[in-house]
Amino acid sequence: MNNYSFYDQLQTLEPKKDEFSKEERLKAMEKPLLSWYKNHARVLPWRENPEPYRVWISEIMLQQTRVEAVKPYFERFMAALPDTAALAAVPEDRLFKLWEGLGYYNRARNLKKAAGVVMEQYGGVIPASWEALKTLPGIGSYTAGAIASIAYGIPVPAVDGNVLRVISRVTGSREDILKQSVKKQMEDLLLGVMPKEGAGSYNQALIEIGAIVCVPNGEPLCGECPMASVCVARRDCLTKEIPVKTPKKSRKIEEKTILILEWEGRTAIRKRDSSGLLASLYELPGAEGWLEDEALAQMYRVPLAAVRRLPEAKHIFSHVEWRMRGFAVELQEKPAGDYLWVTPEEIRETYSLPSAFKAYTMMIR
DNA sequence: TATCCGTGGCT
DNA sequence: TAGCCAAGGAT
Repeated sequence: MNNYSFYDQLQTLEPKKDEFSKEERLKAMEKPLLSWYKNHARVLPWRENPEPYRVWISEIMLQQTRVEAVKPYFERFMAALPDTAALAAVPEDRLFKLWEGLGYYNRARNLKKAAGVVMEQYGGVIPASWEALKTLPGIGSYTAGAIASIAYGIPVPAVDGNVLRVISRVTGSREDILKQSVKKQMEDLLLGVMPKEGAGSYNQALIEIGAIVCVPNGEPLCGECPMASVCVARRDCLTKEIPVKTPKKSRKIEEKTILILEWEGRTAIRKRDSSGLLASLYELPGAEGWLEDEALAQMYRVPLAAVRRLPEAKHIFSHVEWRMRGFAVELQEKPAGDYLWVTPEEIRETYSLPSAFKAYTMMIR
């Protein structure tokens, strides 16, 4: 006769309770991780010579942006503005031109602000402390940790999306990694276990393995992972479930009319508002909603034949989607309004028009 | 805590 | 195609 109840048997079928603490798992994977990084680290422009200014610029550019996209911008930026003094002194429009197409333009604005603070309050030397870095505009917890550890060897964590994913999987954490509280816990955890020497390599190794092996989209390459033997997600087949992320809010759709106003061989652009979406960048004039050619002809006092319909275009931001209809208008008189009348060459070389308008800016002649 | 802030590549 | 996502920070 069987002395075990059904529930006792069920107990034995449940996954074995984790016998290691998170700290123990992280300590166990440290050496294999560092060894892997030594052999697999990508050669990247900002790694060749990790001086503070270069690390700072690269880390800001890399925020929410792919390595391949950053590379050409980084080289051009360093050539144009080789040090903090040059950055602090650059005119805003020139700075935006260097940043054009990278997105999140507040990063560029904050970069210049922070450079001013470094010049005035730190004698031009980027501070070698996590706390001081964290106070600079555009530098948050992650970036302060990255600069402090990579440029100065200070043993502080640099927890980004990669690290959140990697550590969640290794430790089997089902916490929502989009919550700030979870990120803070992760930082505390890593601060306690990370090595005091070689903090820069340790942080970059975690990031690198997240980018190359423990990838977010599709199956992670566990067969190539030096941490596979200690990874809970790997052991329990949870790589699809971990990391947990709350679903994002759906995008708002906005209808817009975009205009190419032509007058005496030039085209009108104007500066956008200094706050909100694409703040302080230049744009083609236009209007909310979809206008008709008759309305435009009337508005600009031209015959209907002077209004040409352009193809429709769509641009998707993270939280808004523009559905655009475009018209070219051959003007007969100069309209009132705060316009700059420019040539294609000037747009190319001087004024920063974000990618959202690309479908129409490329039609300017 | 939730929302805003770009862009382009991948699936 | 449409959705997902990236070396986040500010408010």
